[in-house]
Amino acid sequence: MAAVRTSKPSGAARKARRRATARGNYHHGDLRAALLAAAERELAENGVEGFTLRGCARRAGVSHAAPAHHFRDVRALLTEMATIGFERLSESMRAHACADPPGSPGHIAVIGKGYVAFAADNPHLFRLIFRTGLLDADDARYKTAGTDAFMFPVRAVAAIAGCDDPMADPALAARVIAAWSIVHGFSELMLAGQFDRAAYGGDRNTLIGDLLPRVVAGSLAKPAPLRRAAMQ
Amino acid sequence: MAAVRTSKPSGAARKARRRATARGNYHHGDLRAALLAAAERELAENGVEGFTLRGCARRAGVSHAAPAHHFRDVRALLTEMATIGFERLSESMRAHACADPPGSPGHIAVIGKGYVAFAADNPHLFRLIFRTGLLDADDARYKTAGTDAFMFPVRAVAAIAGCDDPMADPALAARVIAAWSIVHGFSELMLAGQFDRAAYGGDRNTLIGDLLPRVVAGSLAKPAPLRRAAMQ
DNA sequence: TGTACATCAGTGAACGCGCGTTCACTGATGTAC
DNA sequence: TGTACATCAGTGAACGCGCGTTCACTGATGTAC
Repeated sequence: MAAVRTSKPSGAARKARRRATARGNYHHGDLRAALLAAAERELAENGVEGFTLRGCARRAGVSHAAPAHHFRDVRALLTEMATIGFERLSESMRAHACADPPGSPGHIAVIGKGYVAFAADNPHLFRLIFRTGLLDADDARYKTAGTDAFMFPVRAVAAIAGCDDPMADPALAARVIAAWSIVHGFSELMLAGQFDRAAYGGDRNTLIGDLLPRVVAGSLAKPAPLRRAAMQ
Repeated sequence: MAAVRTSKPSGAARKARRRATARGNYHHGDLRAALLAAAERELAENGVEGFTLRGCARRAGVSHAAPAHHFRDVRALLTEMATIGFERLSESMRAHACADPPGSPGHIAVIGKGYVAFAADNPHLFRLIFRTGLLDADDARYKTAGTDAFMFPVRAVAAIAGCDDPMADPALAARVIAAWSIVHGFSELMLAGQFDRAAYGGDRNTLIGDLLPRVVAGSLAKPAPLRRAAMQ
């Protein structure tokens, strides 16, 4: 898991940190970034249930009153974490997208793999993103990060369908929503341990890679009844 | 929203309640059922974040120590609620399933509609079901209720494919998982308010009804590139 | 280069809160005789 | 039918906990002159 990036890892802050370390550390130097990194560990280890501001401060090695200088309240810190989560989700999709060029049927599948991979690697962060009840859902940066992530399936469908704005076309919009739904649902059910019960031993990449292109670009012909023999 | 059913709404309990009401109410008469009903209101109004045992006791009109006689701890109460949630999810799928006979391609779609309808009508209860971190995930009744719900898509695919155990066939199992994923993901994203951002104005029944049969029973031919003109 | 001073970013004590759980208790109920 | 008694299902006080937040403070930093 990569370290949390600060929004502005300024050179000045790094310089201050070096000074602080050299001279003793009454002033931390870059506590904001340290708190975000601590919050990520807190989230990964305790889940969102056990997430506390005091715990983050402890992990960062400062008094529990210190975070108030950097985050208005615990909600603001969680919203920042969720924003970072959305950004990382986008990064994961972008990184996987290279495997298959836009416009090819496989493109949507590799984006989906990037989505599921992020969820698998960052379970608590992934779930936090969608816990809007705990966040400042109207925060501008959070909203932007969410929309940026949503644009991945939108652009993929646009490239396949050869149009600019798939969301303007009800049938194409349904494909976008369906693609998002299937990877999201798969991720959530996986994290909730539901596939243990389901005794589903299949490889997630096979499922996403095989079925997702069909959901997005599959034939519009009326589906024929499916017989077992036809599957093999 | 239907009232929470007790596991054993015995006649004796109802009789005791009547007596208690008539004579004063030191003894409640059927506090277990009343606590479950209170827990449902607590959940619906406060969400799982704001759910407390004391709050349930207040809603039921008893002291906060009273629930201990009926539920070992708050986890046990939540697990009971989640079990009831799974049972209601099954009921919703069963109720919708009548609209289209098993084996027909539309059968899986109406089951999916039942799934999404339950989530839309019971948002907090729906989300609780999958918050395994808050529950006794090994509780026998909880596990049974979950497996019962899972059997709905399994049976639907079995009927369409004409085999007994689709989960034994990797390709069919993938269809089951995909069907579950798409309705689950759609439900979660809907409840998280993500479709506001997506500006998706489409009707959920259209999406599920049109695409879900395709996911489950759609052609296995290599999907052709999708052009906008082809969609209309 | 030194110095005075404003500002910044920490500290630690304290506040009030509501929680889950425990405990001794007591009133109500049910039953054996 | 009456009575003694065990059991059940409540009460209310109390405990300890950790939380978020506030506050006056202070040490460190940066800058104007």
